[in-house]
Amino acid sequence: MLDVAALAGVGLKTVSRVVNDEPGVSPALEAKVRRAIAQLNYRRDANASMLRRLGSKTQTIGLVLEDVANPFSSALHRAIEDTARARGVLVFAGSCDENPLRERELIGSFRDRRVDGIIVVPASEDHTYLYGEQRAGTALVFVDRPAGHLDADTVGSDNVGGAVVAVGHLLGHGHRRIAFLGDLPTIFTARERLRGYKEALASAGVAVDENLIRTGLRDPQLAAQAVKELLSLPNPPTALFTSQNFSTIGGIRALRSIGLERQVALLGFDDVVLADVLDPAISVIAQDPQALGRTAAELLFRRLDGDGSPSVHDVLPVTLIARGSGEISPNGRAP
Amino acid sequence: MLDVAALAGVGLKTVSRVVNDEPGVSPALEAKVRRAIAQLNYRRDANASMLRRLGSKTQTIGLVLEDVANPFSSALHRAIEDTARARGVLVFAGSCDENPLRERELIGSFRDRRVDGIIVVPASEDHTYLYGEQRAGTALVFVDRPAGHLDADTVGSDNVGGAVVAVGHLLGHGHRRIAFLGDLPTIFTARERLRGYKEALASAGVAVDENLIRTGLRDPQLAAQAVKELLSLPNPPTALFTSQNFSTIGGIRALRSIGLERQVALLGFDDVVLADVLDPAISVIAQDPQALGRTAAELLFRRLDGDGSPSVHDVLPVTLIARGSGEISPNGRAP
DNA sequence: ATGAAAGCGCTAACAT
DNA sequence: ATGTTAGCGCTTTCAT
Repeated sequence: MLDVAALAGVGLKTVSRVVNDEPGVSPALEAKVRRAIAQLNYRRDANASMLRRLGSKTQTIGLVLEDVANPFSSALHRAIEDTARARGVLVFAGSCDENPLRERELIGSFRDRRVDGIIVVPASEDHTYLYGEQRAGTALVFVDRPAGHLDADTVGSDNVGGAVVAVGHLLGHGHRRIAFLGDLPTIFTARERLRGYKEALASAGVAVDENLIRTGLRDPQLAAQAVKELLSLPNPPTALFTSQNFSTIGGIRALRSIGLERQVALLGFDDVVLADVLDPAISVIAQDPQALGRTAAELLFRRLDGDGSPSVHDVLPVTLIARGSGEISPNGRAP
Repeated sequence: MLDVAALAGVGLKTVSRVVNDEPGVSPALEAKVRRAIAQLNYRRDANASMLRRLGSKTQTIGLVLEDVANPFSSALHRAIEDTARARGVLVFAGSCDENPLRERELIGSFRDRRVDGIIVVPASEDHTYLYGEQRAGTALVFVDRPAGHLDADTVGSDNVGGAVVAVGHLLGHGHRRIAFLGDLPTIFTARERLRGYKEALASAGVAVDENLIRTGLRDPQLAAQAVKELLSLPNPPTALFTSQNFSTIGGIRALRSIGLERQVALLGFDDVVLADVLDPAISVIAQDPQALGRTAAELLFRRLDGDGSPSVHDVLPVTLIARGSGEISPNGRAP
């Protein structure tokens, strides 16, 4: 900036005024300064700028995802990016792979860079370590799962409701032996969906058979294996509620490999690419990751704009998409 | 940091030394300082730190993708994140949706934040605007597509080779009327794959029929429509080479909706989730986005470590995965 | 081994 | 309308 001032033959502050679109610069000088800026290919150092401009923002936010490469996370990421971009805010993103330690490390790095706010899909259960951060003015929004022991804004899907609808749908098609396939019980959404599953069975007067509940299925291979085991039980399930993406994919693979995809009903939580072209096409409870991300980002920015109202806990609805696989009846026939 | 010094009853520089693990601090003082740091929950401001430490790095890199939410981009992103994380480097990511203007804006924002390096999946054709940046010491790596009019490191897949293999495979199964479905011709990879398609036909002595070439298929709907049109030609193709993800998905949908998925061969460029469970399963030329990302990031960091050797242009191999759809013969029978 | 003073690139506050 | 000075949080340089 000093170079620009020298080349333009003006004072440092004049350059600063031009760069920041502050009033009080004559057109003549402004033109000179702009010419010098162009000639030197100058760009103001955002970090230095924000240093003196205390109490001001770095115009960056941090985003902690399970994995930037998984479709749910990346859809969330994109929606957040778009909302942030509209405000000239850049996004740091990181994956923590359900590792609480990594969550803390990431948030620590974000803090070192003085991000204005942080959006987290949390891996840990206890967020008291963020209390100071929050008090210091960093906006904090939790997505997909709630904060642990911390009063903070949260946006999530209606996991229990979605599971109730899913299982209710299968019950409505006559199923009584419905298996639950799910992720690690340490994950909030996995627990909630299991809760919905049990609630739906209970309200239909169907006893829960623990043999039909399989959790901890972190990848499609494990899920496929679990499905195969379930189907070789003496009294196998007639329907599968695959409560997460990997379970759904594993379930599909397993059913096809045994050739039972038309005999056993399958209903998944979360939509999957190409689910519509499979035969039978896959019925799902669809979340809306775009809406989750947008809502979370809007909430974050509202806080950054000074909204100090009590914390919000948004629950976004999910939708049942019936495509065929969830409408197979217990005798193995499509409706 | 001043607060920490005050609380610990030491000089500012002593705190700085402790924070930076510099030698020359007595264990007694160091303990005091560490206690004060813990008590105040202090974290050094990385931006301020890098300000004085001139010529030093911000430990951040920028990443310009087509869309953080598309599977190819996000796989790339993850591989880059992992490589960066191992070095304590944080990643800014942004989507430019094939918009050259947005590419420039993003890179401009990165520059404002003084990122150490930038990895780009370029949307524009002319990167001379980055010349100054590059000379100023910002490492620059292009992925998936080359730089335009700029001497810079590049990592990409073997697009021509992959297309030659794909079309050769279809020719080998007896096809002579092979359609090409592709993305916008403004996109480098789309052009390269078309070039491979034509080369393969030429070397087999098959004349190119321009009626069988459809480009500009930005989404599955457009691709599906194109396939339907192709199949209602008086002399329709017996095989489809869908040279990009969206084209493949659209092609699959179109074939199923007409009920021709067992009569018309389909071979896609880029793998798709669930391609293996479809019936017939989808044959593809698979790229390795993880390897692309890792290679690009390693190249970037090698440059940041001072490697000044001539620019590198890596071409990574692709693999044909035969699953069924690409092995249907012209008379519409599986082999 | 420790710290005071200067300065990184910039903006706030205060001149002129 | 323009420039000067101080200072943001930190590291460097140079004393002690």
